[in-house]
Amino acid sequence: MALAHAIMTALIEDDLSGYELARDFETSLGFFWQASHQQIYQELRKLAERGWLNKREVNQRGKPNKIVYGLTQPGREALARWVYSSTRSRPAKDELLVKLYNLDADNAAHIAGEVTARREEMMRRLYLYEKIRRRHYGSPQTLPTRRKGVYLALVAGIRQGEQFLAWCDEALELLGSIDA
Amino acid sequence: MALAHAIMTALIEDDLSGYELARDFETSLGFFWQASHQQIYQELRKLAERGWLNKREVNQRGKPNKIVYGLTQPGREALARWVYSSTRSRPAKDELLVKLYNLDADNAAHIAGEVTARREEMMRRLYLYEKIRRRHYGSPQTLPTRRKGVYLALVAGIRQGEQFLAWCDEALELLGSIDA
DNA sequence: GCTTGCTATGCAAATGATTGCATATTATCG
DNA sequence: CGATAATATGCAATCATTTGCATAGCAAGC
Repeated sequence: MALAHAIMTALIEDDLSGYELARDFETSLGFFWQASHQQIYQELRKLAERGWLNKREVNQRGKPNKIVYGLTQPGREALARWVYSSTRSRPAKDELLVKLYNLDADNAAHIAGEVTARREEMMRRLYLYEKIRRRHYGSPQTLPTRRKGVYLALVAGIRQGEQFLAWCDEALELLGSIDA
Repeated sequence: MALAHAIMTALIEDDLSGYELARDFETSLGFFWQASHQQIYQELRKLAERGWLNKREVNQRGKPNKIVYGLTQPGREALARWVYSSTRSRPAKDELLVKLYNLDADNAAHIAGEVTARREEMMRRLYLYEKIRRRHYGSPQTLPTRRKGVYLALVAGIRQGEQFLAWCDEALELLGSIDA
């Protein structure tokens, strides 16, 4: 039930609608836990039924109405308990690495192309991360406690991304040396 | 259908039984694509029905008989085609990073404990990786093409692991500075 | 007025993955 | 002989996730 807790985590400081949550899950928290809007809407309904979230409809001008969800006290308590539960880490499943096991002279160029594409995607992501870090997490020591945690997650993403770029370069070099 | 292709990939050089595959998936290829034995047995049956794998029962001494699967020619062709298909990267879902968003003075010690546990787990994994690298991938330039790909996947695992260790240290330092 | 695009929510079906069983063979140790 | 552990395969139920579709409000531009 980790998606439920990821959603509740996203609602710690702000009440959000399903649409807004889905957008946030494309950045920010979504870097560590991705979910589609279908999943999110469904989970929101379940969480509201369980009493962990409350919902209210908000009329908007120039846009369709939205349903905004917020953490209830039982929700906050459940979330706090969850932090102490045992974590199972679901490691990344990466088709690209599996494809590398199938490397041969024919497909080397194609695989190099995929590595290049992933490298560029990661560059864009890192750019975003760095922007957030500079803007909000300049001096981590002085942050309030919870923000220190968010900072650490962000740093994990940045470090991982930088490492990935370096790996891409190494991979492209070796792949480039394969005769077609 | 990536599990299917991961399994076929594992069968490129050797014919294996479901049990052996499940064991290999705990190391090696399994670092980039995990699967339980239930999933593997089911997928093997489907792949055999589709004609991408053949199966034969092997009598053993001192052990129960096993069913060994091997790639058929159509299977090899399907696998080769798959390499050219578009890759969707399913990024890691990490509960620990979500938990960090919930950091407070009360749970900081618990979270630090989880980081420490993960650090030790990664140390063990890296030890394994390095052993494999030293034994089989000492001079990557001279490897046959396919092994170069496997080497790159291994290096990705090693680099990622080393980065994770560094992050754990940074995290533990910051977490340690939080007053309970 | 029509199309396009963003905002906003949702259902239904299929696939993928986990969890909890169930069973059987053989070796080893006490 | 009985217990334990490793080998070996599988079913059934549930949960998680993806895919494809459906609908609708409102704005902006043509």
